[in-house]
Amino acid sequence: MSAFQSPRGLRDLYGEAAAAHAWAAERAWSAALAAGYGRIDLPIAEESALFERAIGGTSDVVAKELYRLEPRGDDAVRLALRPEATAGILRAYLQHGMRSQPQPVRLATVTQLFRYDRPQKGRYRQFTQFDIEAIGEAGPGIDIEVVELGAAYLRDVGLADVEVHLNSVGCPGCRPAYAAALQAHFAPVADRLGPVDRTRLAENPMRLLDSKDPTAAERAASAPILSAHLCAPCAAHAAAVEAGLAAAGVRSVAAPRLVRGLDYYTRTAWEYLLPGEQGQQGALGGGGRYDGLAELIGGAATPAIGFAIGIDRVVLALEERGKLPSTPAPAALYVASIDPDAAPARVALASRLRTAGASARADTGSRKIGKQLEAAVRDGAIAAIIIEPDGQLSLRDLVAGTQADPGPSAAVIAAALELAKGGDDR
RNA sequence: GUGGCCAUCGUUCAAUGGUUAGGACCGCGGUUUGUGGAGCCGCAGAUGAGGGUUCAAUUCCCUCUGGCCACCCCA
Repeated sequence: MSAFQSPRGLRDLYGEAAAAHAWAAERAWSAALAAGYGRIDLPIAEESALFERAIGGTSDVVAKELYRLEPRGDDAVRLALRPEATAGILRAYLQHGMRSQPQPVRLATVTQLFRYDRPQKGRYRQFTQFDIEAIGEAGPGIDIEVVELGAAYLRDVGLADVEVHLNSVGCPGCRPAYAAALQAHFAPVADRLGPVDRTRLAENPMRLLDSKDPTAAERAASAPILSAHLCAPCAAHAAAVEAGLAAAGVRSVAAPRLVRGLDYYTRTAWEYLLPGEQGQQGALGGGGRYDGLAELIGGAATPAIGFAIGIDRVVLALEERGKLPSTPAPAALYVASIDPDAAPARVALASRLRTAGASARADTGSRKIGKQLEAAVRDGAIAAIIIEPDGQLSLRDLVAGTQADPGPSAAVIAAALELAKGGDDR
């Protein structure tokens, strides 16, 4: 064994896991592209201040989990590995003047993110998210589109029973009044709360709503509900989104106590949850509207909405349900030869087959023909092309176990290509 | 960041305070000279790292590293 192992929370993906992740990412890209979302590839690091400003300096993601890079040489600013994609996408939107494009601007990415967190199943320090953002439109129509897109993606990959938990977290206009109402509600039990919850009570009382502390949870059950405190425009927006989703065939569950962890959300907020799953594996993704974020990072006021879905968790959920798709390799040809030492000729012939459009590989060792054929079968090849001592070729169908008489190379290659082509349909 | 459980070949399981840590699967090779999946035979391959206790540690203790669970957070 090597003296090195992969660092904590950072893992290798290979074999079936790698194929499954690539497949889930592929489905994400095509879902996004089909809906008119353009691909955006962001740098892996941004100015730390972007995240600090956007996500909020007191959030765990920034306060504890940000990978800050050591400054070097002529770096004018401090950099950090991106812990999420939204801030970078909005930064790019502003930087490149995308407000001069037709609005909303629809952007999508599938990308690696980094958070210094304590690893667990379904929670890694490097993870992959499918992220979609629609920037520049304030009305509820785009909310419906974005929520539906995520649900449709999850249904497409085989997680049709995912629940959409939907809430509105209001706006800077109506949230303060609600926060005050919450503080009043929790005040009687304040001295029985833990230190963490007491801090929340003072600074961000909405977080108390999903506290696990028994006292807080019991009190939260009777807490005032945000939807009753929304201002008229927020209430109208929320109602329109809810009705629109129902009309679009997306079943959503009202989740009045749903509070998302990133501070920049306004109005529509939702999560994609797997019913029956405990812990973090059940949360496949979530999203929200963030109408104030553009201003927060120094741009013109720009409404926007987006979601992030964890590819790692999608794969995990499929794995646990035994629903990982098989990703069959294309029908391949395997080049063998009677002469154990004819590897160079085998490699050359395989190359010729590939040039002709087939999937082909050669046996590169110096082993007897029997071993070569055995390797071909384990390799999953559909047929073997055997180089005869006289230079002629034989085509052996490894599935049927039949073999034609040796013939001139051009004819046998043509037959092999035909066989491989048909093999894709088997 | 808090609490807890865990760590033996690539994988999955054994065993032990004292000779060469064992099996299965996988891999590689052989099975009498040019044809695959079975069988048989063989080969390779591990006690995560570092300390300590002991005549002797893979086994007991500590630290580190990594995994997992709950909390936290979130995807």
